[in-house]
Amino acid sequence: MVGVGGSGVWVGSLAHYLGGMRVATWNVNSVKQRVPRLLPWLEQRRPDVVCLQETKLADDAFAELLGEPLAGLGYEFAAHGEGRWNGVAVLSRVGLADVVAGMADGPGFPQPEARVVAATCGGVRVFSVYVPNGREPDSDHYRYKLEWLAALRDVVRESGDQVMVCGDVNIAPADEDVFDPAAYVGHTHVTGPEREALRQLEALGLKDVVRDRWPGQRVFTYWDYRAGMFHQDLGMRIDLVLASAPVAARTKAAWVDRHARKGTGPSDHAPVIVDLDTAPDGDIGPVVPPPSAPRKTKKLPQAK
DNA sequence: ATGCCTGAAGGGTTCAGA
Repeated sequence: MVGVGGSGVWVGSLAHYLGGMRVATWNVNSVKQRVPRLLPWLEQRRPDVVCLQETKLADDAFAELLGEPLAGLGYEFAAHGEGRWNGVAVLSRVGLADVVAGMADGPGFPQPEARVVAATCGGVRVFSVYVPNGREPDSDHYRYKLEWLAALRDVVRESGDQVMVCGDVNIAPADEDVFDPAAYVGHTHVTGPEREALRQLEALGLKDVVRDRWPGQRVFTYWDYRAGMFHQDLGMRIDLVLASAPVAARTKAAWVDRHARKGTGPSDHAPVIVDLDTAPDGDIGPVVPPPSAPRKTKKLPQAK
């Protein structure tokens, strides 16, 4: 479902918007529980596009809960949820076109689940993804995870050259992306087939913009709620922003918003934030005014 | 304890998460 916030004057006209924009992804672990954290965070960080995962809310309930506050902040949204588990969404204030929920040929468990929604925002085809957990290596759910990733790759392959795949991929791309590789031996998120499936997705030409920005650094996006894992920085990097080369080349900043993991009632994941510069001259499409421009034209008093 | 927290559904507990 698609909701319309703000005046909506940019809808459609921003299909080729290539100005600077801030894109974020956040597994909120229940958007209903996270409202007291999400709304202030939107006001503080002011992302132009937000990919949410684990909304755990049906679409009508999402609209009921967030429709008004999001409109007040200038966001349109596309929510794809199922009530109890899973659920993804895209929020945008730089246009929200050609929304597609789910994957037509994607696998289910056994039925299709709400794990991906795509929309074109500011000239970029944005995918908000929540990759299946996998539960145990070689389990049915693990095989479902690998099949789901292959289906995602097939969809992304057909999505043009301005692409971002953002979300909780439930895979630590390399050993440096977990606090203790030895602790994960025999567990999901680090196995060879999972990492290979992720590599196959990236082989379409997608760049892991946070790792590229912070090579060799300790960067995590998820910390277990238990045993003070966050405060000891014992986490994993499983929430990624993957961008096609023309988009990745515009990266001005890429970081994990650890502040959002602190304090009262946080998600167990932190948001990932990526700032894109204006597209270089000569790139596709007309460049229209940035989203910070007034949304409504106010009639000024005319001198007589 | 091997799920140490957190959330959802639904019911007085169980499943899921990574």
